[in-house]
Amino acid sequence: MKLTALTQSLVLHFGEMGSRWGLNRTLGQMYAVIVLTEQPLNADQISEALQISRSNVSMGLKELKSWNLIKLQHIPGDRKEYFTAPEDVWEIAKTLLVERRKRELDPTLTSLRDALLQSPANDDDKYAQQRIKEMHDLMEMITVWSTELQNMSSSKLSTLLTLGSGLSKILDAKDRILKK
Amino acid sequence: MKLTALTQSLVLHFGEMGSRWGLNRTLGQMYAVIVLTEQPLNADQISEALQISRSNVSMGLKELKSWNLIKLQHIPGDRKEYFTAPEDVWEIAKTLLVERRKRELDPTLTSLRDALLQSPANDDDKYAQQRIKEMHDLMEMITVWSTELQNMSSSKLSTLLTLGSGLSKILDAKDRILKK
DNA sequence: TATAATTTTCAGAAATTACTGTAAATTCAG
DNA sequence: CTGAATTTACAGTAATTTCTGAAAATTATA
Repeated sequence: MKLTALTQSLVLHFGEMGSRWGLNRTLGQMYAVIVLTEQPLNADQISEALQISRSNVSMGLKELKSWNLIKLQHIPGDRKEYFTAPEDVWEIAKTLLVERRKRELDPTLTSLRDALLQSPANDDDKYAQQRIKEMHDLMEMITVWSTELQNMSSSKLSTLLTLGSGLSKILDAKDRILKK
Repeated sequence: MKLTALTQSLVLHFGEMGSRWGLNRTLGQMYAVIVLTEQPLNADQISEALQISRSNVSMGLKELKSWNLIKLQHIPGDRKEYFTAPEDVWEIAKTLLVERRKRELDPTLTSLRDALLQSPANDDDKYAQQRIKEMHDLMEMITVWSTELQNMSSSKLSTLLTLGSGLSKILDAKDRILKK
């Protein structure tokens, strides 16, 4: 499979960004080509399009599956496995949010919780635990919030995001609203 | 400087998480020790506490500065440079949000914008541009939103985050509120 | 301005992470 | 059940990233 210049340039960009996104170069490139191609793709096509080994594609697909970023499809009469990305970009964004929370927040939350259960050995520890408590509470709030977003429909999410500067006003009015 | 068992264990954890957070192990450890220690720390103390070379600390501090995560302090009568983290964890969280946006979103937004300006060579390109447009619009919304958060006080942020399931209700009522 | 203290830079070394080819495992049609 | 097609695992290699020590640059004091 040959990529058009347009796709090619974005594939390269996603590759460069890959590592910043907690993936890696190949994973970024693979996802770009899957997202930007209308047809479902199989491993050989991806391997050819990105000029990487078949086995590398296999590992990458495994990883993308573990992120829930791709969907497996079977094409009648073909034994190969084909993959697509969700059609709705909001779906993709929500998945990324959830998966990153799992990887970036959850383990730390556990670790902070453990630290709070220790009895402080001295004043330094007391100070540390104070800060740990603050971090813990903040992260817990973010976790609850992200679960909330996760369960929100794309249209509602879109409303929320487009609120812009209306947000502050709404917050000021919130008590009044919630009483009803 | 010797770390207590409590601090030590969290330093190790932050080290492990470092790379997931777009930093790296050393940066994570350095930030943990700075955040958890009440007193401002100088490079030698950090170097000793984490058992890493003085030059590595220097590079790490440079990076943390570029992230706006630490504040330089001078102690009267001491020529060394001392560093602390912001006292308010919300401040830290906001900074992380902003800096990650700069690194993870902004470059891609530019790249997507460029891609939209190209004229599509064929139907595949047309499809690709459609998806690119969706990604672009989504990322732009997230950008605006994050700017909004950035300018919000900690207390308002806290209100927003603790809303929990009240969020949906509020969104339903938003039109009514914003009219006033 | 000279010198001592401190920080920064940077080339090479060490450690980590990613990639490939081969071989093993799995799946499926007949 | 057999064997061809396909996917996966994994050891070794390649590439990248991180870390160190030494030297250069900067800063502050006398």
